[in-house]
Amino acid sequence: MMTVADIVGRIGRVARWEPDARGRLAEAALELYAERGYEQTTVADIAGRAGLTERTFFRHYADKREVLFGGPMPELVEAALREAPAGEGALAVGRLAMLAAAGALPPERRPFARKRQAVIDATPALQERELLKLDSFARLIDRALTARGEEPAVSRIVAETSVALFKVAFAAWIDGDGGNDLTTLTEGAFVALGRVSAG
Amino acid sequence: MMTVADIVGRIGRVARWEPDARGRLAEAALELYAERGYEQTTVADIAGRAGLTERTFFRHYADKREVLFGGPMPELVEAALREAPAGEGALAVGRLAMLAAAGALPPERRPFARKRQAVIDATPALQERELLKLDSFARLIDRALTARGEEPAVSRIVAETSVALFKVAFAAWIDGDGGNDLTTLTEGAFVALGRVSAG
DNA sequence: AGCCTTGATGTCAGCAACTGACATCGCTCG
DNA sequence: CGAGCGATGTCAGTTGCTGACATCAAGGCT
Repeated sequence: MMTVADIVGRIGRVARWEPDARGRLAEAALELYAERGYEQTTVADIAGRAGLTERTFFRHYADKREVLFGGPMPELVEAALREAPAGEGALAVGRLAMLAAAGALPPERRPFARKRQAVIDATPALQERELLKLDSFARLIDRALTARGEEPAVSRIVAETSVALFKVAFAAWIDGDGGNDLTTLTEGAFVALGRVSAG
Repeated sequence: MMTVADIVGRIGRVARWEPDARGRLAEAALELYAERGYEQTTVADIAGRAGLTERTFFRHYADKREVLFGGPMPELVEAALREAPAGEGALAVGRLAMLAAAGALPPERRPFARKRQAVIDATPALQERELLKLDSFARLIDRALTARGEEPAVSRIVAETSVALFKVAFAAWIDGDGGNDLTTLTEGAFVALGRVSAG
């Protein structure tokens, strides 16, 4: 195969490999998972469509699930927690963290997110991974709040609750008509918590 | 091998197989996971310690993780949701469901639960499965609340929040000194939510 | 210019999780 | 007493995933 040279050749600068192997793998994986289902897709299939080998897939992603979870959300959450103003209360900090997460998914990413979510919703193995990622946000929030001097009990409740609300907002964003962006829905979930826990 | 006949022989009634293969597998698995770690344990190891073969393991449990999650909690949650009094508010129903879950773990099971949790906490693959099980509770609550006529938005928030609070209570039960039972801690988490979301 | 290190990739062998197909054989029921 | 059932065993095969080693263009060093 000389596809690399073929394609890049006419541009002038010859790169040794086609660029963005990671991205190509992620794209190929989502397509294949959507076309034939996660279990009916083999890692070799994905690598093949991306013009790579199975071994290379595992150099970029730890396993067959991880390829759908490569986004920048964790970094955004960490940054928000790092930069949260000192005066804020615990729940407000959790809210800021989740709003930062929501920032990773602007309206234009909704088509992609919906396709991806359809695959995840059809695949328990992928749901597990998604839940673990979300849970890791709770751990980040918990750690940050404890570091801020919050009581451990408050820390944990706020951390878990914040993520729970983000999950609700995200589901509403995916299921809705696109009229509200994820940030707005996330704020709404935090507001609604007050009503629910009061009523 | 004639161990079955050997052991059971002296009792009189000869059963064809040693009883409770499922339970033996679960026990063997927890022991081995605790001794050498989840990844260092092979399914053949587990089956061997239980006096069975690998193939039989997979007839009792769908995969290597599931063997730690065979408890009756889902049934208890379903029953609680089925029998929740008609007058109760949404959050109260979620609370009842989680209290039912707590009922599966009386104080005398705490040593077992702690050992099991230590294994889970050391193993991301098992954390994923645990989170999926908990998430399934949220889905049960959501469905029950919607069937009761709650608004979908309220339903989802209450479902996710209830499970979030149970997670907090469970962690406190495992980490604490055993002075409070899980039911009490679960009630406490629901009470604390009011304080946190107000303050 | 010529060499050398580097880094992304390829190749290959191997283990372990899981599955389908078929065999075994006490027990139970008619 | 024979037939069928059901839990288990045996075996072969696919696939996820890993370690060890090879390749080879790019970029820096002399």
